[in-house]
This record gives sequence, C-alpha cells and structure tokens, in this order.
Amino acid sequence: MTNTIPDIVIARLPIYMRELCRLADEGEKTTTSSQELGKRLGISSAQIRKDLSRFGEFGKQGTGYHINYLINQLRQILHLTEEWPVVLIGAGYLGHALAHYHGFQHRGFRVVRVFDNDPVHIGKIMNGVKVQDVKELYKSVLADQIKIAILTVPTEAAQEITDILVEAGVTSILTYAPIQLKAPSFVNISYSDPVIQLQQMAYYLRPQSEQS
Amino acid sequence: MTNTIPDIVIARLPIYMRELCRLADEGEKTTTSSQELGKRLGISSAQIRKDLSRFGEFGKQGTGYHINYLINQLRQILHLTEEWPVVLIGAGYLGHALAHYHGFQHRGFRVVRVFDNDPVHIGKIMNGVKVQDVKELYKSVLADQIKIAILTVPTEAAQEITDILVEAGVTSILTYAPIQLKAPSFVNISYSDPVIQLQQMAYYLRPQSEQS
DNA sequence: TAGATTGTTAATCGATTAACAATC
DNA sequence: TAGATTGTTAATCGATTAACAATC
Repeated sequence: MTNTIPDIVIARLPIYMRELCRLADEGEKTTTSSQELGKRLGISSAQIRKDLSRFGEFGKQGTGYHINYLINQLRQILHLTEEWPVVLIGAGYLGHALAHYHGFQHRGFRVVRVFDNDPVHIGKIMNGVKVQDVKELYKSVLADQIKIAILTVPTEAAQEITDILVEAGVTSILTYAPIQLKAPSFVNISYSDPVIQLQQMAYYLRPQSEQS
Repeated sequence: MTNTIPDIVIARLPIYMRELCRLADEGEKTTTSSQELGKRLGISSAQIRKDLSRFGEFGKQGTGYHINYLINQLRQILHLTEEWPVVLIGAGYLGHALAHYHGFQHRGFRVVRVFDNDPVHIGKIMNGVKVQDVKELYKSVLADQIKIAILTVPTEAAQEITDILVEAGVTSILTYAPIQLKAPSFVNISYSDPVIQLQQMAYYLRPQSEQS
C-alpha cells in the first residue's frame, strides 16, 4: 500500500499540472524549476519540491524538471490517463453551461449523460447528449459504471439525488447546491458555492457604510 | 485595529452561517450548540467554539447559541448587512447562469452590471440587466464604485480584464477562468475551476484500467 | 440543583520553510 | 569546472483538539 498523502498535497497537484500545461503551451522552454513554477503560482519552491518528491524523483539537479515529463507523471498520479465519463444532474442554466464547457475535453473528463426531472428539459440535446428523465438515473449510472457526478439541481433535491448516485456506485461528486451533503466516508464530495466564496471575500472589504 | 484572523477561519464563517440559516429555516428550535452544528458540518465542536470566540462571546453555557442572533453577528462580521453590487464579465453560458442565479439575492449580493465583448451578446437583457460592451467596463465600474467582480471570460481574456477591474477599484474577484491571475496583494482572488476539483477527486478513484 | 455547554488553555498534531549536501 | 537546482532533513510555524473551570 502506498504511504498516505495529505489531501492538501493532492489538492495542489492539479494546480501544478495546469500551470505546467500553460508553460508547455507557451512553448518557450522544455524545462522549468520549482522556483519558476512557484513564482508563477505564488507557492514556495520548497513546497513544490516537497510535494513532488512524495511521488518520486522527477527532477534533475542543476536543470530542474522536464515540463512534458512532469505533466505525464502528474497525469498518472492523478489517474487522468484515460477520460472519465461524468454524469450531470440538473439541466438548468448552470447544467447547460457545464454540459457545454469545453474545458473538460482535454483535461480528463467528459459529460456523457445529463438528467433532469422537468419535462421542459427532458429530451433536449445538450452538446450532443440527450437529457434523460431522472427516473432513469440509477439504472443508467449503474449500467455505465459512472463514478463521477456533477450536481446542479435545486437545494431541496440535492440530498435525494446524492443518495441515488451513491447507491448506483458514484464515489466522486462535485456539487453546486448550497447545502452540506451526507454520504458514506468513501464518497468524495467537492463543493462549489459562488456565494460562499463571495462572502469570504466580503470580510476583507470595507463596509459600504464606511466608504468615502 | 482588530487582531488578525487567519484566512482559514474566515473561510469557515460563511459555512457556519449557511448551516445556521438552514437550521433557522427548519424552524424546529431557536437555539443550537457547537456540537450540533459541528455534527451537521463534519467539523469538531471545539473548532467552532474557538472560531466564534475570536469575534466575541456569542453563546451561553448550558444552552448554546441563539440561532438568529448568531446569524446576525456573522452577517456583521462578514460585512453582509448591506447588499453588495457585483459586476459580471462574460455573458456566455456560465455568465448567463450566474446572472440568473437566485442564490445571490438573499445572501448579500446582486449582479448589477454585465459586460461582454461579443456583439451577439451586447444589448441582451439578462435577469433585468442589459449586457454592455466591455469597452465601457472601466468607466462604469469606477463610476458605480463596484468592488466585487465575477469573471466568466475565456482564459485568454482573463488577465486583461483583471487589470482593468483592479484599475477601476475592484478588490474582490471570483474567477471561473482556469488560469492563475496576477494582481496586487490587496486584491482578493477566489478561484473556481470545476476541472481542478474533478482532478483532485480523480486521485482517489480506482484507475479505469484496473476496474473489474 | 444537576445537566449541559460555553470560552479558553495547554498539548498535540500537521504543514511549511530554511538550509544544505548531493549532483547534474 | 562553476553555477544551478534538486531531494531531504530539521526547525519553525500554525492549526486542531482535548480537557476543564466557569456558569447558564
């Protein structure tokens, strides 16, 4: 069994990868250093070296890291060598935006199924995928062995859908519903609530009543 | 000057508030405890008490915290007693979804301006707001003294727009573009990249090639 | 009163950083 | 070679938790 890596380290790996891909796209060099990467990301070079060294020795003293090689190593570590099928539940505005998001394609994911409970949405084609009735959710996810779900359903529906997803074998859920979800501990839940993010930043703002 | 609070503590306050609002909505009690709140959020009761105690003594021994009172205290701490005007840049699918998001209304924010550079979008009405030409961005944000921006523009445009926003006085930016933004240190930037979140979770998935 | 729960201290735990020998 | 940069150790820094007196 691999020694266990802290979540916070795992959380940084995709950030490293994204910046490495940018470096590769810029195409100015084939090599980078922990210092250069750290400067671009606002992270200390020591932290980057330490994080990476948990998985292997990817660099060379004196020259640093070969960009494409490191990208590929990270891809393997993060299990992104094959495309992951993703199920999207909720075909409203946000679901629509995500179904059409081009950023998934080349970064390891594809929305292969979309569900909704509203007859207005059911049957629509979204980015080549037909919106299905949520009644078929369980059966379909199970049959396709889909492990990753994105939730863009109303708050009231989120827990109920989560239960179905978990039952059907999903173990990774990215949710946009502003509610804490309950699920077994082997299920990974990642939250995205724009209001929470704005509220965090509001703390650092001068109150409007005090503004000049 | 108030003693300085770690970012990570600030980050939890909106989470506490969201759950307290839910408790208030459920309407079963007027009071809660750090233990109950912690259990609902998967956070230790000690942490909740310690976080809150940085800002004052909001509870009572034996009975806990009065829900509505604590909500109001948190609202004040986070500067959410008045509605913050927000500018949205990028009127594509995602911008459209955010412009129509009902969750802003009662949680302290309102999208009051929308900008895009595409004639296809300019002039459209989104949730009562007319999409303006991004050429007017600087002038408009400055005139309205808007401090908070949401970015849903293509990756290539994100840095350029950020520069304009900062110049116009924006100090809080929530960005959906998958790129690290450069800005002065007094500017707060909050990132939301669904792919990064999915990639983090992919680490914990069994590789598809190994699946039964 | 007795039970419950706070606010806070001290102890523990974990993450970050500085520094440097190794070496490309 | 000399300069640069890694991987890693030890030191530092910061966050979390356990425990409990105070008290509602």
